[in-house]
Amino acid sequence: MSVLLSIGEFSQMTHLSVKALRHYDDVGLLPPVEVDPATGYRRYATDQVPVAHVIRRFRDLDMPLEQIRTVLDARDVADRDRAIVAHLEHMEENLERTQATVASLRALLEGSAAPLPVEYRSIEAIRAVAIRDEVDWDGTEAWLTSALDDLQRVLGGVDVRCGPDSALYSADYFHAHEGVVVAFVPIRDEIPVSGRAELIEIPAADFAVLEHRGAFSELDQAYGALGTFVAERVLGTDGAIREHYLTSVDDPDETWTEVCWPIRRVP
Amino acid sequence: MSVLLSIGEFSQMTHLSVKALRHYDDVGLLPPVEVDPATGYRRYATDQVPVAHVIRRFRDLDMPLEQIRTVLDARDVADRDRAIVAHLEHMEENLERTQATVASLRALLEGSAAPLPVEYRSIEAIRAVAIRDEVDWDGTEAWLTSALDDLQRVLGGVDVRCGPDSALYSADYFHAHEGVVVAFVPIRDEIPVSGRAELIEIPAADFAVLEHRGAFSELDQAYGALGTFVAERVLGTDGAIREHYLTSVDDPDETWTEVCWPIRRVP
DNA sequence: TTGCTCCTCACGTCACGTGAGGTGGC
DNA sequence: TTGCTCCTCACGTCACGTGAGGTGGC
Repeated sequence: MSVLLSIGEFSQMTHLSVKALRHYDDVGLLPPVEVDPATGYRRYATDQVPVAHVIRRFRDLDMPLEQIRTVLDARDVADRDRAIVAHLEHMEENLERTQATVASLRALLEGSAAPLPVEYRSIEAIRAVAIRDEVDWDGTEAWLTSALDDLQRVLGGVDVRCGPDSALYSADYFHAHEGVVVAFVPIRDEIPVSGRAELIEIPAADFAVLEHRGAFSELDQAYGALGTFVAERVLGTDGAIREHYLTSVDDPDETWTEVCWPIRRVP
Repeated sequence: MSVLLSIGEFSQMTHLSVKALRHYDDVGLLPPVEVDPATGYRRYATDQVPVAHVIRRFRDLDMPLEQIRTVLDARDVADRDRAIVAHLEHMEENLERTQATVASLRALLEGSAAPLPVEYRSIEAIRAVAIRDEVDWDGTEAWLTSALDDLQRVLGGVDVRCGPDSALYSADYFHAHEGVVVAFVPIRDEIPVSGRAELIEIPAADFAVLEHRGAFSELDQAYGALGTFVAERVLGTDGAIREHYLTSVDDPDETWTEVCWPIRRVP
């Protein structure tokens, strides 16, 4: 037995504003069980209250309305739960990132940054297995992980690798926060490729190089230092920026990134 | 010695998109040091890179541009640091709230909620010292704390209190997420008042009452249960919702909220 | 010289909030 | 009957993103 409620009563019981409730009706997220055809008055049922509570919590977590609807509409309960758990995990990652950002900001403002040591390097032309894609800024880390996994699978057990996991980033990728990225692994000999993977040749080039330890989101520090270094010495040139992802031999949990900024020529 | 950079170069060094940089120029948050009067080309200086890094981190924390500008413009470094620390503390509170919301959502979805025991209560007319204000939804907890503190100060050492810290919430407060809230403390005898405080008389009324333990943000559970209870029994009537804030005598850290939902008459 | 970078409008997006102006329900 | 609740537009907000259409720099 479910009793009918006016939008005002429903608002009090759910702690959602009347404007929000009308909006959720407009977009079909939480339509009232009944609308008076003459007056347009909305009538909600008491058993819609728990649904509204769930929506409110998802909104507190900034889940987009569209996604909330997908979650609520999932026919299969298992499907629904999977979607929810995925979002919760995503949120928890977000929490960690936020905490890291707070820490990073504190460090930045305390000005405790030591000047970073830039070095020059000439890199020979190399052959590589690669995966090339249009990548969105926020999806980069996930894309890169999956692409490098795929490449590792292509290599299989064959011992042809002759360099670390790497990637090339186009200028557009930085300017528009969406653009071509190429994940690659340098190889000694040609091997058969399949799926997304292809064989490419990367031309020789000179770089200013800086090693970065820490989170991806902190890489702007290295980029700022490198760009400044190169600009001050008028070494700038065109070409994609290259990153090498290195793992310590002693401790495989310790990883770092080498950022390689293309320059005219090593002075 | 600071070198000039094009917007594209600056974008790569700061990891801010070109569109974002133009926007930050438009709103005066991060204007380039130089704009070519003929072409409109923006030129940034290398020493603007660290500022951009700070802006990027604040944006990752969802600080509004206006507030970032205030922080960066603060003449006094102490002023600036105070503003930053305030925001960081705010963020850390947010983190905790988000974690609580995730937990709460999990509980809700697991449907582990036991039905909440509603009771009836007639409350006599009472005299009270009160503070009345238009309160915004998100500022409620802070406002309430400050108002109840003020009221405690008005009471001073005089032993006239005859009930717990309480508040009245208007319908508008729920419907529009902004409206009149009255914080009050019931008293036995009249006392002199000053400042925001006033003496009021609260008429007798009947209520459906439900006790809530836990966070403020979880109160919608109690409201949903009470509203449903009242609607099913057709007991609804007008009048502000009343909350009592109780503290355990044994453990002063343990607090809970009684939500009192006005009804016609105790059956 | 070519194409690449950069420019400025003008409009779109998302989740509501803000009035204006009006009608039904108790 | 009165005022209170509810209704529907239409537009605003915030921080950019999305083209369109065009010009300067190497």
